[in-house]
Amino acid sequence: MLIGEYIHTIDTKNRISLPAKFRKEMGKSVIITPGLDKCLFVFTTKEWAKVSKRLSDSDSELSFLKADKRNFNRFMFGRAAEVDVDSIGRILVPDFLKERAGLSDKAAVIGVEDRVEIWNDKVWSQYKVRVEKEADQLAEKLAGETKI
Amino acid sequence: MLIGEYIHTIDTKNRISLPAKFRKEMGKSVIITPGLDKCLFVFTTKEWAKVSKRLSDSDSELSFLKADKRNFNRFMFGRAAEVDVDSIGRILVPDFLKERAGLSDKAAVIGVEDRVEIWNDKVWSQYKVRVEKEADQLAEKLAGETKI
DNA sequence: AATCAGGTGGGAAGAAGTGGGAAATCTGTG
DNA sequence: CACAGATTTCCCACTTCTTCCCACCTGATT
Repeated sequence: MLIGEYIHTIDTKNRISLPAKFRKEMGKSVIITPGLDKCLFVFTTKEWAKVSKRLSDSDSELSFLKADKRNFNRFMFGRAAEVDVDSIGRILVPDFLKERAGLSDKAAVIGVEDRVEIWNDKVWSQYKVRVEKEADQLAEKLAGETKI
Repeated sequence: MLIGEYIHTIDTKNRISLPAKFRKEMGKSVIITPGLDKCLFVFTTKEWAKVSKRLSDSDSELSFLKADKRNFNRFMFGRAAEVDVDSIGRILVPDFLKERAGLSDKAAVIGVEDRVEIWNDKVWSQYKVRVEKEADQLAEKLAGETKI
């Protein structure tokens, strides 16, 4: 299972190291896609096969006849990239994905159960603050309800 | 599987490079047709065989009225072209298709699972913006139950 | 303090993308 | 029917980008 948070640099060649602890699980090549909240998702090829299968429901219809499906597939596949992991565990982030996630030189690499997420480090820390506040509020609310 | 986005140039002779990552799968010749949403579809000969079979099956899943179906098939078949991939991975875009897709010197080449799409690069980036909202919803779905 | 592992940086070889010229083919005309 | 001009096809060359490999740095461990 992939867990933990790491701050790594994206170098001038758009390379970023996968944390050493993730490498064994990630294998020799991975799939990067745009994810939720302006981050990027990194899947193992195995996990990707599952995800794409689950999402592109395999009815017998030609995949391009329905507009919804075209839009969906273009998003799923057109904006994904299969990238190799180099000999020392780095991956290359394609320009169009780097741009989409607003990545600069420092990025947060997060293990989330069965995938890895890559965030702009500032956006990530803001996100954490926000979630934490919400958690506090949620706790307050829960406490309030149980009062009396 | 064909995935990813590449910006390539269409030169003065109407040639465009297929991304290196697509070449193995694309083979020595491909079928290029007018696509839906102002782009062009490029199929492998194998994939095209499937598509054309589906389109010509009398009991196909197409729920079109007959006249509609005839028209659609004329659209797909009548303006399809088989083009060779040259020795270094380029294809020649027929003038009438180039014109139809509004292609100028820069084009986006998109891998969409089992086909390739060619877009005017500006139209493609506009399209991306337009579906971004939908895309976020799709990402929600993609994140699924593993969401933070 | 030395060693080791993880992370970062950069140079060089190779591949990919682009452009253009020469050969081959086609077209229309004398 | 031959020929000139135009168009297409094939091939080669240049340039840029990518990939591979090695070296260095930093921090942790023994």
